[in-house]
Amino acid sequence: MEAKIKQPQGEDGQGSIACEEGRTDDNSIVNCLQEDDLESARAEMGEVREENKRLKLMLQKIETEYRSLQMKFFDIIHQEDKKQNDNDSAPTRDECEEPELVSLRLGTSSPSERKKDEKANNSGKSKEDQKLNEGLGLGLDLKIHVSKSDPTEATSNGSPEHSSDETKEEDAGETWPSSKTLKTMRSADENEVSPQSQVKRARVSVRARCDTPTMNDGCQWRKYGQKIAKGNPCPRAYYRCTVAPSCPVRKQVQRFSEDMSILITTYEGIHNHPLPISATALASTTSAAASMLMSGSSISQQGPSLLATPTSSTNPQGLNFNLTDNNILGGRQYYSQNSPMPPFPTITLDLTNTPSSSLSSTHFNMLTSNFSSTSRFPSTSLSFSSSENNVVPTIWGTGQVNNGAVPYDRQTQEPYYHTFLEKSSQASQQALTETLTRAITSDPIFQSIIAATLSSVVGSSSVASQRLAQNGGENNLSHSMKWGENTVPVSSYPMTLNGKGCTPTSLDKSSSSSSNPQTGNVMLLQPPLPFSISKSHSGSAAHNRDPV
DNA sequence: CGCGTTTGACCCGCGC
DNA sequence: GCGCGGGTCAAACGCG
Repeated sequence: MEAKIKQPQGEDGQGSIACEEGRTDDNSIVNCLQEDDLESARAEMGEVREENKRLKLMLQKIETEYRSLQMKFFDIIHQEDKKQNDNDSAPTRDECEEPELVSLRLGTSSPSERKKDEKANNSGKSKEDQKLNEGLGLGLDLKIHVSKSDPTEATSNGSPEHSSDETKEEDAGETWPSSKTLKTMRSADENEVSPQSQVKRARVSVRARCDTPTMNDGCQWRKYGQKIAKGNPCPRAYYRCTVAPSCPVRKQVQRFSEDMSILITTYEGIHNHPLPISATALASTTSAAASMLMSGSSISQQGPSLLATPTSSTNPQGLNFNLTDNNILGGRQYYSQNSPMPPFPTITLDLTNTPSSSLSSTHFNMLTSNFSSTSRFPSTSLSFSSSENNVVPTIWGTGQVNNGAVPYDRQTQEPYYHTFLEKSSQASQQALTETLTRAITSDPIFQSIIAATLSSVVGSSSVASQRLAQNGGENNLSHSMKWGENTVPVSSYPMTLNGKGCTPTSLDKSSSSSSNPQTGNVMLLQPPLPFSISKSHSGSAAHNRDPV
């Protein structure tokens, strides 16, 4: 029994310990201390409840706003659709609303759940809780919806004003599928993955300090190749997801040639199987990033077309802001030194605390790439940087050994994971929540990016950007929520940057691939909670980013 | 013996 | 058409 009482001491260790000692010495002290404890616990619970309420309210607001935006968006789509398919037998609106595109969802994975959500959109309030639960507990599911209609319609709808050249390029590599790629996507669904798959070709590159051969992202990978890439002495390793035999997801792992402690992991494809909890964080993040990229790239290259925005409109829980590729900061992609530009649309999540990014300390640093004119594809870079190691935002990694070399055992991993979560996520989540909220609220650039994106998505730029402009620079979290209120649910962004990342320890392992199982410096801390917009930490969130 | 890694060969796309 | 480079395959190998 005592042991059980002792257990929570990780959280409020002092009280528990005190009671522990008191129990053996003096009963009155025990009572006193226990009452103290009880009271503080109650107070804490009260706080948590209040915060819960607030969050629910926020979520509610966000959703209503989202729905209205969605309606707007559909209207726009409908209008465009009418114009474009005036003479042809136009696809029905349903077909437009459920395009064969990428659906980014938080929490739900089964179609039935999806339907539930759709129903919930129209009705009730109970969904709030449902979504809360789902959103908090699960990862994001990236699904491809292939409409029954002729896929070529969607394609032709999407880029009506394009020259043939551009269209070719878009079809070949851009986000939205051509008829050809759709076919392959279909077959990929049924059998194997086609390399032509658009979704597969969208890539999410993650850059983080890590001294292990690969980042521990919770998935099970099997190495299938290694190559020396030009311009980088470090070999690039190719991994395939082996959680499911037919899973199309692959990743490339390579060390950054300029800083060997930085590991660059590029994910490609979408898991076609339920993910281990420990993998959902990264999966959802990369999916979200890919989705962002897709939406953004479509916007940038095609203009706000039909194809540009399904991701941001059809999924109530998805990641709902897109990035335009127009450079705001002109960040330079790390890989550009090795190859002119990535041949695929790539989004980069920079989780390193590189000197350049340390300029902004715990600043949610958003970079976009320099692709514009030279690349067929946009590459977007998100940089989550911090100069404080303990705040290095990380989305992956369980502490346990679990790379491709180690068989994954879900049943044994999850308890470990949860235990680990309990212990570490709360503290780190707080810090990172602060970091992110601070970053968002204090970074006008980021806000302007979102504003620009929103405006391109919704088409009513003025409102969104104005609102953002109004809120820009304010550190009040409730203000930051207004973005979502007015435009998109930022809170649904699944990037959880909680916890410790790869410790930037010295790189004592060879950069070449090693058969050693990784020791797991990257810690996966929790499933992809949506952007935590916790108000209770607003005090520290008031810190502006440190200039150093 | 099974599973995962290694590594040279091969394929394919792209640029010249 | 040719060469280059990225990506993948698959036999060989190593490890538990």
